Amino acid sequence: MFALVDVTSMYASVEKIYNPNLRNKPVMVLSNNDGCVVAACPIAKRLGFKKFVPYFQVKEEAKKAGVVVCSSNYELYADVSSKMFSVMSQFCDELHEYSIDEAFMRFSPRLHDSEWLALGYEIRKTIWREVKLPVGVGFGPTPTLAKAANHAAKKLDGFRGSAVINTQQEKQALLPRMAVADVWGIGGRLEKRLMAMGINNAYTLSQQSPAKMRKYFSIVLENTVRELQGELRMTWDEIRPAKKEIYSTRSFGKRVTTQDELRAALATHAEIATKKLRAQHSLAHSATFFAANSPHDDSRYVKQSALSSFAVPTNDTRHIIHAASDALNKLFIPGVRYYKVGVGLLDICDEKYRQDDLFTPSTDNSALMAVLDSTNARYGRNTMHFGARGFQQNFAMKRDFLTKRATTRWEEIPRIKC
DNA sequence: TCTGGGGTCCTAGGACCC
DNA sequence: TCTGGGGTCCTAGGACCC
Repeated sequence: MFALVDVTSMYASVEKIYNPNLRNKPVMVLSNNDGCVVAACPIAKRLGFKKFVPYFQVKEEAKKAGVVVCSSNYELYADVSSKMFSVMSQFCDELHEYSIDEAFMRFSPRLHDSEWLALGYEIRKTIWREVKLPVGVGFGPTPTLAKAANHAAKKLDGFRGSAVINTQQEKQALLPRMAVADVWGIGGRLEKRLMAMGINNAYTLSQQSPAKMRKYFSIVLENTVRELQGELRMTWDEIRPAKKEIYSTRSFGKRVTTQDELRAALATHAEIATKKLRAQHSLAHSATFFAANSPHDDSRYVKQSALSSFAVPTNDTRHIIHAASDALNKLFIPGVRYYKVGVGLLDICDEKYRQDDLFTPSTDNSALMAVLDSTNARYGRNTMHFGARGFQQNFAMKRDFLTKRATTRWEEIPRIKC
């Protein structure tokens, strides 16, 4: 049996943990640079505020409605998230963290559906007691059904946070009440095409012939249909396979116009992406670097990119930073007001295929990179970093409504007056 | 003052090669 | 009258997720 646990409006809920004054107020959290709304608590949602809308478009409305607006406080969310995952792992055989606010659990015992349901309430209660986060729990014999049950647990009347979709009766009772776009893997475009074929809820989708879905759409949709029918298509390892591409990109807090700033930003992204690459024990054969101005600015949209290939695949940050430096000449155009840059590591393979170049001295720097990673893990992110990144970052993201980093900064730990 | 997220996978089609 | 293929690499952009 699988379960999917996720947090109700995670970012907004975390803000309410450390600022009790917010608990009965509508709260919204913004993305990087205070660009878009990325979380709205249930109270804000009821007032009509939605996710992924540019903030400046709803700014006035939010002010009028008394919505409290916060910038993203990632340090805090990541810390609370890891606490929650450690609580969750006590309940299951295996846990796969799927994103900052949700995880799949795998169970080997065979229980009755009523017992699963009760376990769901137990998990909810425990997470509330230990971390003060509201979660929904959904159980199913496949990850796609667990995800659907989670949707039912949170959205359908009468469930209050826990649901099971296992038997035929449960499928018949719950799937017809779920829109086809709410199925995991069905986005806006597929929804349109499916609706045109008369497939307008999760149950009708589950009744389709897998072969037909493969013929008209793709193997991805075929697997979704089979999983809705209860056939396991995604092995446990496939829920989170090694990534084939790793990107680090960010928009600047303000426009950037100098080559030095661009270089420093690229080096920063090279560090972040390469660290992720090492964390999944992989090497990259090539890397892409890009820089662009804003498509929303008046000037012509400019996006430059440069690809570097490595004779020997690497996860050495220095190799990526060197390549970034070479790419800079192609990326930088004087006069362009850069809005966004990024680094992508491509053509990724497992590090067990590491092979030295026959004609140059050993390129295995894994010991050096291990020291870098373990130092930063022990003494904090960025304790040790590359000079190419510069020592003064003028392009830090805009976070005008940042709350206190209550669990990760000594000077911002909450004080209780007696 | 000015404002529009970040990440991954997949594929069509252009450019280039012989 | 009818006539030029097949392969690889790269990029841009679509689609999906949170």
